[in-house]
This record gives sequence, C-alpha cells and structure tokens, in this order.
Amino acid sequence: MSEPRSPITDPSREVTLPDGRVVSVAAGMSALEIAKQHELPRRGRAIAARFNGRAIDLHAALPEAGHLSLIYPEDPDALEILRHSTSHVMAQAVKELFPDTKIAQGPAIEDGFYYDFRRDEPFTDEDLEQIEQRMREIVERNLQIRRHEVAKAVAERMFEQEQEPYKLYFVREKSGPVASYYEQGGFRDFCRGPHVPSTGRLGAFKLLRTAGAYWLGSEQNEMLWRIYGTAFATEQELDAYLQQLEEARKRDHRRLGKELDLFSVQEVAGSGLVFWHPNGTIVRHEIESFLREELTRRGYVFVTTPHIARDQLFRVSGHYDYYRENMYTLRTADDEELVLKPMNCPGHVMIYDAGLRSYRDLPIRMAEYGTVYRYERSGTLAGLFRVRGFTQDDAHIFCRPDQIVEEIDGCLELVEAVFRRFGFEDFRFELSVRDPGNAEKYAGTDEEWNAAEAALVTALDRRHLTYQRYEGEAVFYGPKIDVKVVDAIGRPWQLSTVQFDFNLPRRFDIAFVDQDGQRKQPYMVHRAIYGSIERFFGILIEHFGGYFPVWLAPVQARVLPVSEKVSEYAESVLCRLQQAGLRAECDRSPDKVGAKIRNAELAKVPYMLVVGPREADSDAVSLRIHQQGDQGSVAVDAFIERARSATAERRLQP
RNA sequence: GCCAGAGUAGCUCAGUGGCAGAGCAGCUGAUUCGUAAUCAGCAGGUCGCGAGUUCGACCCUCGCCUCUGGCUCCA
Repeated sequence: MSEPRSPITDPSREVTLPDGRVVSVAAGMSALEIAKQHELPRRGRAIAARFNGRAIDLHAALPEAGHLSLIYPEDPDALEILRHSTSHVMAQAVKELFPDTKIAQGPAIEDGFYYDFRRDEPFTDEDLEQIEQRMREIVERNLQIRRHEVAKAVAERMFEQEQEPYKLYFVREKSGPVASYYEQGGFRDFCRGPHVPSTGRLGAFKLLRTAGAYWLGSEQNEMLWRIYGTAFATEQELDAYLQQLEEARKRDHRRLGKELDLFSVQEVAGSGLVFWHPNGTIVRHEIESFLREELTRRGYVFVTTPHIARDQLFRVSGHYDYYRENMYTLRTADDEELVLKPMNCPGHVMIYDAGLRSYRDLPIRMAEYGTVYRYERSGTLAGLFRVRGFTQDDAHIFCRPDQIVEEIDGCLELVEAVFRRFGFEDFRFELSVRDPGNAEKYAGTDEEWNAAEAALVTALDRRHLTYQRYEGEAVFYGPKIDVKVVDAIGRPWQLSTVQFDFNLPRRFDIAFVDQDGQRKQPYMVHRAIYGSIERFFGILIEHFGGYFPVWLAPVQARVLPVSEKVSEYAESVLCRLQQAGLRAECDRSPDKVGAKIRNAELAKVPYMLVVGPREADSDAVSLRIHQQGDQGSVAVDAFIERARSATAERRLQP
C-alpha cells in the first residue's frame, strides 16, 4: 500500500509555464520565486498569479502540479484584485484615522469597491478627503501585504482581541478549519484574497460617496456606514471612468426631462407618478405607434382592459396572495373591494376565456399598452426608472404545444427588429431555467417545462444568438429569456422579457378544443419588448442624450427668420411644413439669428431653417442641423421631402 | 421602510439669528440684424409644509412631505 503523497515524500512538482515549458519546482516555492527562477517576462509588474485557473497571491506556494501564469495590471481579472486591495487600504486608513471604527466587509464590486464600517458618527465629505489622503500615504509607505493561515480558533481569538465583532462573525460563519487573514502595516483583515504584494502597487483610485447599508443586507440588522470608491490600473483609466460618470450625469433623463419640458413628477400628486407634458407625449406616442405597427405586421391583436377589477379576479390569478404588498386596493360605498391592476395578464386571460377557442384560432397574440399601478417602497423610486404607475407594452401569446418554438422565435426577432431602429446594436440574452433539484417549487409539469426550455433554446440557437444560461433562476411559473440592451455609452439595461406561464392557464382553467375534439390547455407566453414605457423613455433620453432622431423629436423643425422683414415668408414656410405633417414652429422673437440658433440648439431641434431675403427670393431655406451646423441653401420642397422621409423611415440621422 | 445629503424666483444657484440676492427665462421698449447669447428698463418669493425656541427664524430644534445617493454581486 503506498502512502498518500505529501510535500515530504514528494518534494518537487511539475509546473507548466505560460510559454509551454514544463519545469520541476521545489515544494513550498512561491509563484513569484518560480517566476524569478525561470525568468518569466515582466514578472516585476505582476500583481498576482493564476494557478490552474484560480487567482492566487504572488507569494503563495503552489499546492500541487499545474499551470502557472502571472496576472498583470492590465489583465481583465486584475481589476478585481486591485480594487479589493484598495478597499483594504481604505479600511486601514479609516482605522488609523478613527481607531474606534469597527470594520465589517469590503469587497470589490462591478465598477469599484466598498467597505462597511461601524462608528457613532457618519462619514462627512471632509472625512472622505482625509481618508483618501491617508490612503495615498499608505500607498507611499509601500507596505508588504502578507497572507497568513492559522487555525480557525486562532483567528477567532485574534479578532476577539482586536474587538472586531463583524470580523469575528465572518470567521465563525465562513471559515473552514484554516482561516486566512491578510496583514499590512499592522492592519489585519480576515479575507480570502488574493491581494497585490504591497500597497505601493496601488494608486489610481478615488473615493466616490458614502451610504448607509444594513449589516448583511437585512433590514432587521443595524445600519453600517459604507464608503464607495473605485480603482483602476492607471490614472488614465480612472479619468476615463470619471469622465464617463460625468457624461452619464449630463445625459440624466431627470435633468433633460426638465430642460426639454418632457415630463414632471408633482409633489402634490404623489411620488412615482408621471405627468407627461406635450413634448414628452409626442415622443411617447411615436414610440408606441412604431411598436404597434411592428406588432400589427406580425399578427398581434390589440385589446383594452379595465384599470380596476374586483379582488376576486386577482384572487383567482394568485396575485392577491403573492403580490399583495405591492397592490393598491379601493373600497366602494357598498363595501366592495376593488383592486387597481398591478398586472395585465389576468385581464388578457379574461378575454381569451370569453369564448370557446379552437385549435384553428391559435396562436392568439394579444397586446395592450396596459397601465398598471404597483406600490413600491419610497426609497426604491428613481426618476422614470422606478415608478408606481407605468404602462407596459404587454402581450400574451396563447398557443398550441406545436407552435411554441415558432412563437418564441417570433418574439426574439421582434426584439432585435425594434431595438435596432433606435440604434441599439448590442444585445445580451439571458436564459433562466429551473433548478432540477428543487422541482416541487414550480408550477407546471415536467413535460411542460422540458418542452418550454427546449423551445427557448431552439429559438435562441435558430437565431444564432449567444446567451448566458442561468440554472435555477427561473421564476416559479415558467422559464424565461431576459434581454439586456447596451446603450450609446455602454450601459446595459434589462428591457425585454419572454416568459412561459404554466400557472395562470391552470388557475383560470383556460382551454382550446383540439383537432381530436378534446379540451386542452394552451401554452401561455408573457412578453414585453420595451418593458415599461416610462422606463424605456428614460433610457431613450439618456441613450440619445436628448438628441432624439427626427421621427421622435417633439419639434422637428424650427423656422428662424433673420428679421421681421421676412416674417411673412417665414410664416408661409411654416405653414407648408405643417401641411406636410411635420412638427414645426417659428421663432418670432426679436432676437438676432445667432440667439435664435443658440436657443434652437439648446432645445435640441434637429432642423433649423434660417430664412432671410435671399431664401424668400428663391423659395428656399438655409438648413442647419443640430450638432452639425450649416448645411447651405435647400429648396423648401426638397427639405420637406428630406424631413418626411427621415420621419417615415424612422432614420437615426437627420 | 431604513441611513446620509438636499429643498431659496419658472430654471441654475449664492446667502445671513435683524429689510431676500445673482445669472438665465418672462414682460415692456429700443434695435431689423445671416449660423451658438443686441441693449435698456420692469416685474418676479408663504426661503418645501407644520409646530416650537427667541424680542425677532429662511437660518436653531422637532415632526411631516419631496428629491438624490445607497441598503450582503467570494471574508
């Protein structure tokens, strides 16, 4: 019988280097030592190593044979390490400046890092500056960051002595028999790592804001103070990120919504309820008309359902039990309870069920711009992105089992066709399927789920779409595909969703009569393209930065007379534009052209038509396009043709 | 809901325990002008709402409303 291999009996191991060399190294040698010995290129710049696919410290000894490579600051997975280490430096700075502070946790997150602290006073902006300053000093000190591994009990004693109750909690809850902690200049943090080898390797960082955060994210727990920051490999990347934040701020739909007079939210009326001004309403109508045309072309039918209904409807659907906290209810004079609809699905099922359906009637693609009201907690409301009253471009497809692939395919085709028209090119598809280990929590039979999941996959494959698959992420009533769309400044937004629903057909016991005369249950697919019109409108404002394409622009053209001497001609041009169906207006102010142009540019009007005596003599306009400038003289009819086609074809460019 | 910050003219924002301020927008007048701001004058306010402290509160205290950023993405 052979002994299990141990470092003593097996003092060396084979390691494959990035250049393909296979070398034998002594047990206990660290990644950095191996890199030095075998003269790996740029080893001085490396911040960590990757061993058998896992990121490890440069000082970590290799536990077994395998593949070793170095991680450089510019590598994609370096960012997480840089940010995590920067968060430790921030915690050290806070402990140095405010020794009574207790540290909780400080991970790297999507675009930066945070650290949660407990202390009596909140952090002020001045504190933040001071902390950042101290962090730079710690970087300057270039402290060694070292990993230590100790028995769990030792770690517990250590954090107990340091009076760090949150760290103690993590050691107790999360540590195996061996706990790892990191130490730099006397600052210790229970942490998995990996980290950069010394604080001097950090530098391009900035603290961004403070926030309250519940301990472990639970409202039952005390609130800690969180500091958010971000870090990058280089100052240039940090600057670029900060500039991107600035760009996003300039495009903020709340700001542009006010500047362009698109919508408002009124304090007296209540929060989360949107008032659409004339300009915003034009854009909204155009967005809706466009999709309505696309749906009509694809065989959808339109319905309209009531905003309120007896509680009974939502008891049958199950919403009354599962969705109650979000529902508004009303009580009538004769003590009847009515519910303000939070979803359109039950209404559509009502219409489906209003008659006997034959297999020949299917599929039925039933669409509605359905306005729903949902109570959302005040703290979650945000501009148009999260509101309490909103309109869904909702549709439900009722179909036979043999039609599901075709229907899903149709939904995916529609998604791309619609968003490409707005200039979105980058889509991310996410497939959520059930957790096979937890079958009892789902509505619907195995057979139904298998067919539905297969249909989603088949449709995705047929359209050659790449997608992420999420096991166990499906909601209880059916599998789904969510679609994220990336906007002009690279931000992904979850918009469309295509979901099977095995719950409602059963609850309402809807059916169709099949070829064989049997009553059978149809498949029901819930799908939305824009999702919420309000939210999508907000996204569009930010996507275009307020510069709507001609077909969406509230005012498409503004006539700018050079002086009152040509006001008669200006009015005649305006009249012809309006007769041609264009949304146009005339600047009748006594301003000079320069001012008129400036005002039109600020109002983001796509076409500016400067008219003076020269144009009046030649039945022309001098065309200026926003953000582009003077385009020269154009005959009025030619301009009208151009503007009409840009509108009719829904072109992105004026 | 909870934490922090904020709320002053239509908009963007100064300001102080003792008469409320600017720029832009608006109105009036002059200017009639060629591709991102013509000049002058006038008007504009329950300083988010409600209490309290004070001789006196926009300012200090408390409550409420609204907005903004957040509220477990490996210890």
